[in-house]
Amino acid sequence: MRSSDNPSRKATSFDVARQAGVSRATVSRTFTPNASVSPETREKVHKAAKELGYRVNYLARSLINRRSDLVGIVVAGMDNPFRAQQVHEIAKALVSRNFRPILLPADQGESADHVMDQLLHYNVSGVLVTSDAPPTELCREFAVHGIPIVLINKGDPIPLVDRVISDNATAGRVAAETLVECGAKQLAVLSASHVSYAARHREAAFVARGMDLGCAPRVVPVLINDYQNGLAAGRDLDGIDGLFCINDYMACGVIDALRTKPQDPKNRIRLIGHDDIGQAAWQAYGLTTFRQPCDIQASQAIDLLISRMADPELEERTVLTPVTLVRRVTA
Amino acid sequence: MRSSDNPSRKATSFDVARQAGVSRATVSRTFTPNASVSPETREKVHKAAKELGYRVNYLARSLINRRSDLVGIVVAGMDNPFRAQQVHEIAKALVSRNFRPILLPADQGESADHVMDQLLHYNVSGVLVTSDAPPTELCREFAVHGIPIVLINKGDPIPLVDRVISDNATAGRVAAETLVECGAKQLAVLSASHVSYAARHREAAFVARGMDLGCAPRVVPVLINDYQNGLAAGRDLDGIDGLFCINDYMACGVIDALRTKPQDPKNRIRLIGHDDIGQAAWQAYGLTTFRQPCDIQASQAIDLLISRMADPELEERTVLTPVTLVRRVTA
DNA sequence: CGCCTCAATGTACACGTGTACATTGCCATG
DNA sequence: CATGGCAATGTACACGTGTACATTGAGGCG
Repeated sequence: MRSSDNPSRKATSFDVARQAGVSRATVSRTFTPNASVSPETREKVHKAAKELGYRVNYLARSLINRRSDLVGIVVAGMDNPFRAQQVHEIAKALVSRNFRPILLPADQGESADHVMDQLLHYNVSGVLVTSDAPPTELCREFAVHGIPIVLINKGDPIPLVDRVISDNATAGRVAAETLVECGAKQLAVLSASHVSYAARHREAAFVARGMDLGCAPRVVPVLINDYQNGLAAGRDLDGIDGLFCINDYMACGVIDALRTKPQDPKNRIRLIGHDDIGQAAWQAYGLTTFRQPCDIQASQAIDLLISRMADPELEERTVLTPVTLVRRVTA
Repeated sequence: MRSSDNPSRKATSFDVARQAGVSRATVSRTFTPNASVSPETREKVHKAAKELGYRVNYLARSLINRRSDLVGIVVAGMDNPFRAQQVHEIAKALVSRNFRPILLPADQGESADHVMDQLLHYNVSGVLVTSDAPPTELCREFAVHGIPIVLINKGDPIPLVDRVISDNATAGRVAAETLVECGAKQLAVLSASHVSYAARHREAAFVARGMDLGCAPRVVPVLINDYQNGLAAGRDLDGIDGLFCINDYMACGVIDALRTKPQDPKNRIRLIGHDDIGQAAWQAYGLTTFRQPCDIQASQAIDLLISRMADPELEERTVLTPVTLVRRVTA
């Protein structure tokens, strides 16, 4: 009389076994792929399970399986529409592969340590990080426990930590080339490179290629890569006719600033962003930008997770995802 | 020799007990509030735990505690910036109260049943729903298991299901009044009322108040409340000088459509949106709109969850959260 | 000193599940 | 018919934890 017939308690495999007239092990086997159960008993068990509203308790299962199929998503800066889309795609991809995403917002700037620590209590099967990269120390602790971490477009190499990174070098290079093709001569790049790995690399590639082409770009630093900083920077911009914004979120601010500024029509500023957020395609912006394939990145990240779950000792890997230039009206 | 000294396995309370020279029960008590442990043993246990990198396994604990502190978030339409913000606020609020949000994207239109079914396997402590309301059938199944569901701004009353809803009636009423105050005479409301509970109620209140004021509003139906539909509808708009958009996401589309349209300057369209998404404050839009306090809604929703966890038999409740009109340039 | 109280700790069971091992019975093959 | 193989099922243990109950010992009080 372990599980009583108290209807408010969830039915257990014990209850189903009794109802179906089989042993508990057989019930368990019925819900385990590739287990040996005769068709008619399987039928009986399914019927009993349905009647009792039984569901396998994955948390109990995780104890013996040693895998919870929970995967942490650590994210900061969800006000950036690109981040929101990224989270959405990652969550969808995880669910479609039978993982459950457990969402951990890390306030921007603030360290994600405390939040990631919680994940260790939940026996997560892995962690996807799109906020700032966690400190090496913490990463090693995860590695010791055999919990894979994948960084998405963040951070320099860390031992045993895989990364999916966008092709920032190509983006920076093509941005410079495209702006020059459009006739720009005075290049600049807008980026908060100290807070973002991606920004650093896009900026560097842009500057390098710009110099190759004979137009040494000016680097305009900002505090954060957001709309407000784009707006403010856009107002101060001067003597520039080709601008690369490290992301679209900021580029929208720049466009809004330029809109209210007296423009020299024969010398308007060409503008290129990055991410292809929804707003870039809005009629008010028509922003030329680089599309990052969020869905593919998510999918790749999960592939990395899975393969490292199988073999935690793997050398760390880096997957490069391509960017494609989407030309609209700003360049 | 249950837990061997295999370093790749996580340390268990057993290991900590051995290291600290106490029983396993004492270790458990050390990590349980209000349990009786002498200060010096507590110290010993903490030391041993730190050395071994021990963390309580919440999943194992949930078996005996009957509460996992996992809370499901079911959400659809994350492309709408308001939804993204909502998810962010909910996740933050949950984490700050020591719950873990498990994010379940429900593809818009598609039923969330399958996705919510998964939650039953994870013994969630509750579910927050911001997508379409789940069918009564499914809700009752959750109720039977004592799992609280809270709907946020969605759905008509369901037995035993609490709701947090925005003051849609006031929004609709004040929208009509404000537009008329601004001098509008030909009112209209843009809304996909068949897919959204909130839209239905805002629309109804707007129409009712408009008629009171002697300007019977025209109802312009759309398929979905998104940017694209706003854009398309905005192009066809005619003979209108005061428009209430059921949400900002759509209103941005309308503004973009109007921007490229030949405007009659002495009779421009006054426009009011709803949600106060980030873009509403962008310079390109300056949208007058109603602010929904996401953070308060999230907090209230969790309060409802907690109180119903304590007493699942409670009569269903509805919490109304206020809206405040934010006046910018469109009205 | 004898007795009672109470804080501190250990023992043992429960939570719901997967699976190694043993057992059963059927069927084919010699 | 005897035997071996194999599918199907049951038994028993393990996963990591919380806690009721029993036990111990120290201290207060008559």
